[in-house]
Amino acid sequence: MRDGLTIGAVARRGGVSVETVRYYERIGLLPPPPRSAGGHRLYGEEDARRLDFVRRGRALGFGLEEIRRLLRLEAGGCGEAQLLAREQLASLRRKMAELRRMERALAGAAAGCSASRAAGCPLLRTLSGG
Amino acid sequence: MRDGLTIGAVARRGGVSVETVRYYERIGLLPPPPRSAGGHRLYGEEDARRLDFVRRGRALGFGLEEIRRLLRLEAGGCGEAQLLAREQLASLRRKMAELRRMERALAGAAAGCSASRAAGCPLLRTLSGG
DNA sequence: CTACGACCTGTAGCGGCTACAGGTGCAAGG
DNA sequence: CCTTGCACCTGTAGCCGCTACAGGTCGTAG
Repeated sequence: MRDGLTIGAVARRGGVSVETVRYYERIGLLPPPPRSAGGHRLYGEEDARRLDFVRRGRALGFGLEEIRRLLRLEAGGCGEAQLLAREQLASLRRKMAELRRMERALAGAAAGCSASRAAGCPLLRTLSGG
Repeated sequence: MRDGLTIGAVARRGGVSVETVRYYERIGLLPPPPRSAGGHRLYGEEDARRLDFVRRGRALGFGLEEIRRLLRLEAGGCGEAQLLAREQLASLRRKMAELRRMERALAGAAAGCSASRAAGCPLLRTLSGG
């Protein structure tokens, strides 16, 4: 392509799939790029940066709506960004606590399970409310 | 109702919503119960126990397909149950590690954020690849 | 000029529910 | 007996963040 990145190139650079890039465009997270004569999308450096921003936000566990808000704050707006970050930290910690609870409960329930045991499986007994 | 629990009663006892009970029936996780003359579902004790089994499995983080397998193993089958438990423990730990990674990264990125700061927000800088 | 891959649009599916809309059953109070 | 009002019924669509097609078109290297 004369100038601009194809969707494949920008997706590879952003570490996401081509379908994901199109999806982000569909939901308005990435702006619709100009097209080649034949209708292929042509991205610029700014788009690649924006996609990177999204990917980084995802890696921090932000939802796409929150990333949309963060993108709007990109110039200044640290106060609101900080608020979003605090909420996101709290959400991550809630999820972690829930997983830890599950892990402890499951480890406890499965303790004493063995392949040779035919009946009275501790895990199945727990699930049955025993 | 003469004999049997209404869907509302069985849902309350199982700690899930009425819609969830109907959903479980639709996907074949709960058997279709007999109906009253007017078409209302009438559940027995066995159904309530089965619903409890499912809820307990969900509380341990199992997916509905895995719970379906566990239900089939209910009489004996400790060996396979143990295998499922081990896989589920590993899955919980993977998710926890991912959340921990996000938490550390986010806490680092948001450190130094403050409401008064107008530009150069550490979090936004991180997201922009700074 | 042909072959082949990368691209295009549109739609449906995943898991595990949740939320309607628009209708019917049931039980209790008057 | 009749009304009220809640609980129930079916069916469908939506949530999130993709992913996976089908069936076609474009771009480029040989």
